Amino acid sequence: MNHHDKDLDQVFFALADTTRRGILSQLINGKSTIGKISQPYSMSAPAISKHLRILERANLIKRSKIGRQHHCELTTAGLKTAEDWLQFHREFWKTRLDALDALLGKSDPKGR
Amino acid sequence: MNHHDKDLDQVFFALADTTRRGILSQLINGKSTIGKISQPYSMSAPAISKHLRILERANLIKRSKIGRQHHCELTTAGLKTAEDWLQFHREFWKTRLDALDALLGKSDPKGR
DNA sequence: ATAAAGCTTAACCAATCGGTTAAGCGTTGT
DNA sequence: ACAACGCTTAACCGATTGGTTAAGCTTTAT
Repeated sequence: MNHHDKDLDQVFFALADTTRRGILSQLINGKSTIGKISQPYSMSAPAISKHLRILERANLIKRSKIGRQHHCELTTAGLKTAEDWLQFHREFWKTRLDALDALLGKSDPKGR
Repeated sequence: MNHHDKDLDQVFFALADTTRRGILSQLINGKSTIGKISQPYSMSAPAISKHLRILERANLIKRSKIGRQHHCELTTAGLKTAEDWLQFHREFWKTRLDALDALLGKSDPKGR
């Protein structure tokens, strides 16, 4: 398993949880404190803290401290890793499906 | 947690494993028997069978039987689910980052 | 100086994961 | 008829997950 595989494992793993995806959705609106982030969830602070660590490990967010408040904001690296894998695969995949359609004589292979 | 969340959980979970991603990569070359699929892996047949069930549950592949051979092929639904989520989020995200760049007076907000 | 706020770390728990071996089941070859 | 093939299901195992509570640590407020 090479370096890239581990990155992909961590990113997809991080995204495979509703709470973590919810946190990312929140952060689209900009940097936020951890207190605010946890507000919608009926979950203890340590639980949120763990989710954030997983998102951080996957390079989906980064954290910073101002006074006693900890802040989180989005990072592009993680999402790019995931998107690259998906797009690469879906492109090849689609090509094959188009070829199959052509072979079967379908009328509009592009119009799927 | 709504229906869509469960779908996303299952797709991202399925993709968060090197073996399972490897299987998908193989299947880009077209439909294949399960025997052939397991060949590159030093893993028992039941282990592969489990991975395939997880990929199936996520609508990433579908299985069929011809005689005593079981075949697998790719499906578009699962990958589309994942890509839609990612693209939606990266779009919003990028917009915000561009806005931030503009605010900071960077020269080429599109050229990232 | 002390208390409270805002979070993290540590220790623990049940449930799930990724693998195993053993057994089963339909299909094919002899 | 029966053995081998191709794969799945069942039962089991240690490790990891997602949550908990209790304790700790730094910063702010009184």
